[in-house]
This record gives sequence, structure tokens and C-alpha cells, in this order.
Amino acid sequence: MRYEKGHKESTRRRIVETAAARFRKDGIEGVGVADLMAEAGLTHGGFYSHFSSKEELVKAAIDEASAVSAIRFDKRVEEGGLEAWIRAYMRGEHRDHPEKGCVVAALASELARRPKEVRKGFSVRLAKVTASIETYLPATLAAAHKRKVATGIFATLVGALQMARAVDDPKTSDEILEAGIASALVLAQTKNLAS
Amino acid sequence: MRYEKGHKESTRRRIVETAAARFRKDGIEGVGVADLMAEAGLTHGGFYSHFSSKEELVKAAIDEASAVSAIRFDKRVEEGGLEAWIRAYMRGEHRDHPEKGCVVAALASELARRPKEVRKGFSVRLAKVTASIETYLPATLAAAHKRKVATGIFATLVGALQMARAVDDPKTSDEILEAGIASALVLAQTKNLAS
DNA sequence: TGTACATCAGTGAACGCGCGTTCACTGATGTAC
DNA sequence: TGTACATCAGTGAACGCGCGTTCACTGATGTAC
Repeated sequence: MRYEKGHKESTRRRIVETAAARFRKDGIEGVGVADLMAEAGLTHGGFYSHFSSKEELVKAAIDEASAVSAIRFDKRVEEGGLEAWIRAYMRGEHRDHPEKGCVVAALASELARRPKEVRKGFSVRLAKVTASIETYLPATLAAAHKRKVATGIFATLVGALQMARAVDDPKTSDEILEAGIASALVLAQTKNLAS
Repeated sequence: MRYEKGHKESTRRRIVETAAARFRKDGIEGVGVADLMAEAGLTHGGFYSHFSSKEELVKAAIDEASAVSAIRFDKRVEEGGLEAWIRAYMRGEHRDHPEKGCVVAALASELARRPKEVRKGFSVRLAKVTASIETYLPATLAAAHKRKVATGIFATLVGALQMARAVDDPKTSDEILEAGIASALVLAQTKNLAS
């Protein structure tokens, strides 16, 4: 072989990482295979020796982005607790750089239209993030209620980040981020749930 | 003129309404002009006597969908209060029919990538919905805090609905809707905010 | 050690297709005389 | 009242373009003898 061992694997990883960033920045349908390959320093023809279709890359890219997010979440929460993660998630930097950020906030509405296989990987990761959040909630909450609140916290952050990105006025956008922090913190301190 | 007065206006409205539904269902980039015109019972060539570009239709369709949502919100909240609206928003029927539902949940992540003019109309509507929610929050909340909580409630619903749509398992999806209701209700009953 | 051959990641031209957009045209009706 | 003409919403063929995908090819290297 003319390339050293592991060369193909590292090329594949480079394509997946490029795609994970570009999909979050420009949307899945907003990025073409040729465009992506050029950004990875390759020509488009070679794409199909790595993936059988664009959809297969979509799945790999979402899995990759989810995994990286999960690792970053765990690290942040270990260092500073749930509140530090909430504040980090709602930072202006996160809003302004979707390509490096949460894949749920960047692609949720597009993800709903993808084939089941793509959504499967996403679901698994979502469950893990929610489970992690649960462990940081007040002990007074019943187990079943912890799950609900954890899901609610994540939903609040995802919704707020998306709204902050979609709004046209920077001041309003900043206010939405602040509102997201305040609301997520209220949920994080919930002592018990009705019913 | 060979068509009765107001004919063109009603055709235009029909195109906008068709677009408002299809964009929410299949995404803005997932629906073509020809496809849309056929669904409205027309041929694609006539499109440009109504709109100067697809982007102009996108703006009109989002304004239309936002206006209809706002009216439905006001009606629901007048009838049954904030809790009734929260429960209606988080219904399985809403999750399963994005084409008739909230435009924010259906398109938020795509909207962030649209030109400023499109986002402008969206921002105005978002502010109105938030202002409406505010009026139903506990009087013990300071005015500035009402805004934050109202934004947080809407963010929670939007995020939860999107997650419920993206997840691959129906049971998990139902649980997310329940979590969205519980969390939004916690926020709706917040008596005061720290700081 | 030197030559012939096999390997295979990556190349780049070409494919059919659907996109947004343009434009010369149609034909039913209202208006002018 | 009857004929000639103007109007203009809607038609449908055609445009250039970029998409995802295919495929014959390249050329640097490892292996066989």
C-alpha cells in the first residue's frame, strides 16, 4: 500500500469532523458533498470509498458531534456543577458558534425529518445527557420527577439558544440567553413536582 | 380583466398558506417552488407575478404562520388560561402535525440562517407571544423577571416539542411532552427570581 | 539487489435530476367605439 | 347591439446551475520472484 497504515481511517475521521462542523453551521441540506470534501482537502470523487451515501455521513457526523458534546458536558459539570454548565451553554460564544456547539440546538428541527436510523443515534445521546443532569438535581425530587425536570432543563436551554440565534436584534438575543439561564436555574432548584 | 376583482389577491393568499404549511412540514429548503405551486393548483411559471423570489415567499409564509399561531394562542389562553395553552402546545397532535403548528418549533434552527429581513418578522411575533405570556404570571414577580420567565416558558415548550419530534421512540417522545408540561408549569408558578 | 506486478486511496470528468428563475405566449374577459 | 382591441393572471418550455452519485483512471508504494 502506498499510504501508511491508518491513513484511510484518519481521512475518514477528518471528513466526519468537517461535516459535523459544517452541518451545524449551515444545515444538513445547506452543505454539499463536493464542498465538504474540498474543505477536508480532497476531491469529491473519493467520498464514496468512505461512505455509501451522504445520509451515512450525516449519521456519522451527528454521532460524532453528540459524542464530543457529551464529553464536554461531563467535564464542565464535574468542574463547576450544573449551574456552571447552564451558564456555559447559554454563553454568547455558544450562540455565535453553532459549528462548535450543541448538535441538538443546531439541528433539532431538521433532525425530525431524517430517517429513523439517524434519529436513533441522536436519541441515545439525548438520553445520556438527561441522565447526567438528573444526578445533579435536589435529592428531595422523586426519581421519576428528576427525569422530567432534567428533560425540562435541557429543553429550556435548547429552545432559548435557538431563539437567541433566530432573533434579529442583538440586545433581544442577549436577553433571551439571560432568560434561559434564569429559567433553567429555577428548574434546577425545583424541590418537588405536583401530581 | 378576465378574472373577478380580488382574484389575484386570493391566489396569492392560497400560495402563502400552502407554503406556510409545507415549510413547517418539510423545511424551507425541502420544498420547491414548482412543487408548492402545483399544490396550490397552479403551474410554476406564474409564481413570479406574485413574488420576486422564493425568499420573499418565505418571509410572507413565516409572517402568515406566526400571525395564525398568535391568534390561536390568544384564543386558547383567554378560554383556559396559561396552563391550558401549555397543555395544548405539548399535545401529541401538535407534535405529529408541524404543518399546522408553531412556526418557531418547526423552523427555529433554519430561521437562524435566513436573511435579516425574514428574521425581523419572526422577532416581532416572538416578542408579542412573550408579552402575552407575561400577563398571566404571578403578580409577585417583578416586571423584568416576568419577561425572563415568560421567555423561559416559551423556550421550554419549543425545545421540548422539537426533541419530542426528533427522538425515534414514541414512548420517549411522550415522556418528553410530559416533561415539557411539568417544567413549563413550574416556571409559570415561579413566585420570584434570585438576583 | 533489481525488475515486474498488484494494490487501492484519491482524482476528475461525466451522469441524470431538480432547483430557482425567465420569458414568449394564451385566452377569457372588460372596454372603446 | 356588435365588433376590435387591450388587459393580465396563468401557462409551459427553456435557461444555467449545483446537487448526489458513478466510474475509468492515476501513481506511489509494498510484495513476489
